[in-house]
Formats: sequence, C-alpha cells, structure tokens
Amino acid sequence: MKFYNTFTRRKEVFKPIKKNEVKLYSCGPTVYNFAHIGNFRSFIFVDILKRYLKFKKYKVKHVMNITDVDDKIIKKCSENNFSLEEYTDKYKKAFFDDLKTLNIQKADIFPKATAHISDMVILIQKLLDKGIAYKTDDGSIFFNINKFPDYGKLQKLDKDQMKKGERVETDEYGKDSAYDFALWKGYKPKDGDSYWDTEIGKGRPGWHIECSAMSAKYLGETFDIHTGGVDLIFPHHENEIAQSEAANGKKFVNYWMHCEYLGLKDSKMSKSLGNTVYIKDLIKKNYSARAIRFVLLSVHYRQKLNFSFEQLDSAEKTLKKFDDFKYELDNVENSNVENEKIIDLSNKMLQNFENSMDDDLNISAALGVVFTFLKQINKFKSTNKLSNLDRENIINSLKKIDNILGVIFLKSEKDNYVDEDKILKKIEERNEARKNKDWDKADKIRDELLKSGIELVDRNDGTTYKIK
RNA sequence: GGCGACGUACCCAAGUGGCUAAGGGGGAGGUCUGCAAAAUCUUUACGCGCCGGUUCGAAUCCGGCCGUCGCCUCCA
Repeated sequence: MKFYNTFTRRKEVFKPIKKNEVKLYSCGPTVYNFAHIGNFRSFIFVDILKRYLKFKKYKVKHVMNITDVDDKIIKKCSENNFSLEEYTDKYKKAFFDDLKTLNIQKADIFPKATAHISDMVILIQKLLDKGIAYKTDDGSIFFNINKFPDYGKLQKLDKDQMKKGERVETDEYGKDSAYDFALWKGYKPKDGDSYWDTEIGKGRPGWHIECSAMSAKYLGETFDIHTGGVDLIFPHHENEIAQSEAANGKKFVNYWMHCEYLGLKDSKMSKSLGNTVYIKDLIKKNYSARAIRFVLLSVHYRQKLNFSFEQLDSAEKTLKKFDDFKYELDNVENSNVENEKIIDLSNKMLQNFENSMDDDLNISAALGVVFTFLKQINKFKSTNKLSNLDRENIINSLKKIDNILGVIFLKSEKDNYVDEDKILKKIEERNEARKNKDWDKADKIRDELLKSGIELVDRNDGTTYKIK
C-alpha cells in the first residue's frame, strides 16, 4: 500500500510505527461558522482513508481537533458579549450533524482547543526554556524560525527567498521577523472575556500550537499520518513541524497527506470569499446525502474537484444503478447451487478494488472495478439463473466494498414511510384492471402511486414496486 | 519573484513506455412491455492542449510553447 507523502513529494510504501496500528491526526473544523462542502471534501477524504486502513486490518486511532478559539471567534464574542462556548456550540453541533448526514465515521477523539490550554502552555514553556521562542512587550510569544534550521522543509521554502511582507508593519503583535509566528497572543482589552491566565501570561493560544499539543497528547510525539487540506501545508503544518520538532527533538509525522481543493466555477470556495455551499442547503434542495457523499469521494483526493449541480444529478443516477442492481438481485431462485463463475467474479472484483486503492487510494479506478463487476453479473444473469447463494455472495462482496464507500447500502430516510399493504392492494387492483384490458384505470393507479413516490415495475413474473 | 498542481470524448474521470485508451453521466440503437416507465444489452476518442525530440514503440520520458488553477496572508 502506497501513499503520496507531501513531505517527500512522492508515493511511499506505508509502514506504520507499530505493526498493524495507525495513529492518525486530522485538522478539523474551526467552528466560527458552518462547515461547507469544501471542508467536507477533506473530511470525506480522511473518512475513506480511515475506512480503507481498517479494511486493510489496521487498528486506527484517529484524532480530529475542533478549533473553538481563534481571532474571528473572539471578535464575534467580544462584539456580541457571548462566551466562546455560547458562540461555537451551534456550529459544533451542526458539524456533527453533517458528519452523520454524510455517513462519515467519527474520530475516536475530538479534542477541543479550549480544553487543552494547559497542554499548550507546557509546550510553549518548553520552547521558551530552549530559547527558541521569545516574548514581546505586549505579552505575546513568538517562535523564532531562525532557531529552527529545518524551517520551510514541508513547503520547500527557501529562507533567503522569503521576503518581508508588507503586513509586518501593520501587524498587531510586534515580532522580530516576518515569518516568526505566534505561539501565544497577549491579552488585549478588545478580546473581552476570552482569555486564559497562565504561567506564561494572560492571553490565548496561537493557531498552530493546539495541533502540536493535542496530537502529542493523544498520539505521541511521533505518529504515522497527519492530514489536512492543501492550504494547510503552509503555514499551518510547517509551523506545527517547527514547534513539535523543536520542542521534542523528534520527527513529528511520518506521512503527510493533503486533500486538494474543491472548487466552484473554477475558483476556490472559501468562507472569506462568500461563495460557499452548505450540506443542509443541498439537502433542502432535495439532493440525497449519499449523492453528496458520492460526488465528494468519487474524485481522487489529490485532484481538484469542481463542484456542480450537474455532478450531483449524475451521482444520483449512478447510485440508482446500485439500487436497481440490488433490486434485480431479489429475483433469484432457491436452488442452493453456487455458481463458480460468481465466486470467481466476486473475488476478482475485490482483489482489483484493493489493488487500485493500494495505489494512493485510487478511487476512480476502484469504482471502475465495481461497475465492471455489476455489468459482469448482469451479463451472467441474462443467460443464467442466479441462486440465493449467488445473491448472498454478491451482496456480501458489495458490502465489503461499501464498508469503505459508505454509499451503496446507505438507506434513504424515505424508506421508512412506506405502507406496504396499501401498495400491494393497489397493485392487485391494477392487475385486475389490466386483466380486463382497462388500461385507463391501470395507468391511473400507476400514476397515482408514482406521485407518492412509488414506481411500479411490470415483470414477467408479476408486478413489484420501487421507492423513488 | 519563490513553491506547486493540472490540461484525455458532449460532461466527469482512470490510465505514467508496448494487448483493440477503464469506469460513470449524457446521446444513439436493440431487447423486454398492453402502452409507458424502469431495467438490461450494444454503441459512442485512429486519438490523449500545441510543436519538436528520445525510442522498434509514448497519452505515458525529455525540451519548448500555450492555457487553467492553487499556495506564499485567516482558510479543508
């Protein structure tokens, strides 16, 4: 199994520190607003990665941070006289709701930044003691990048090329060098009640320190995989490396995996540009959660994905293919004969799927394998009869696949509201009409049911129905 | 200026030296059907941004050009 490691810029054979066990850290949401589909693309990437690691029989310990304190949140709170928690609560809740909607498996631990201030303080103190960090007049503490020779190794920055930005002049916190970054921000009256009184002063943590502190706490000072969006490579992850490695004197992370952007009309979608699409809006527009999930997972994670409604429509139809396939599979005979051919096709499908995913999670190729399998089975069915054992075999294989995709057997909420007796009665009534060649009546019943979301299917051996 | 990604059919998208260039959506045609719908089957790129080069052989390697996008500032 190979993964593309941002650090080396190439695919590498994956070897965890501890055999059969993977320690995984993912940069999670900043809860100052609702997370949009771009955010969820990267969370779905992690979900696929994690599910695949489990598929490969690894035990996975997954940590995803919740950033519930940052400049924007503090500003909002101070303006409106909220406490941090009052403000961030609803976004946290919305985030977890959306995770559930999109069938994203939860991390084992979701540490909140505000609950780990003391861990951060200890880490910052360590950096102060080592002379790598320095304090400024306003009580802020900065990381001196010149004390960390490897600075820039993730982004491949040449320190001599790093020009002083114009922002330096207007920066609120006086620091020595433009690229020095804040570990701790000294308290300012406009911060209101959002501060911590600690051994290193009154204030609040910088953005990067939480990930260094919390990952070490839950996964150790060196761990296997760290994920995030490509935009986090610099400065966030670069700075995490600097902090952690300078403090601990150990390699921080073995494999860095970054998810490409989801774009909107050829431009990046971000909260600051205001061109955002949220999960709940798509659901309101009657798109199914599984279609959203499918769109987000169906393009390789290192490939830019341009989101569009056409893709969602296309995804709905693609997923219907799975439903129809499963539906047609009900039509088997109880012969208890197992077809060698089916076993063979199933095994090959699983093997090819795995081969594709082993290559840096090549999901497009893997999906191709699954669709080819459906076609093969359909073709087989056109000349042979499937037995109930064949059916079981096929379903089980698809279930193994769906442990990763999480989309084939995902039920729609609508399934629960069906009054089967009523439908069967209508079908009987219609078939009576058909027998009498009363097509008008038969069609009327069909139309009525269709309006309530029930689609009738006339087959040689009788009429059945599907839920639309 | 520094770092980086990408350009394959109408749309999305695999493929990174060698069987007839996966797969999904769409289109076209057939089967089935009272008719529909659905389903299913078949079909849909002599060519992979453009121009050169290397090679017996390139979408795939090398060089140049054109185009799109991203990071370098909060951002998944």
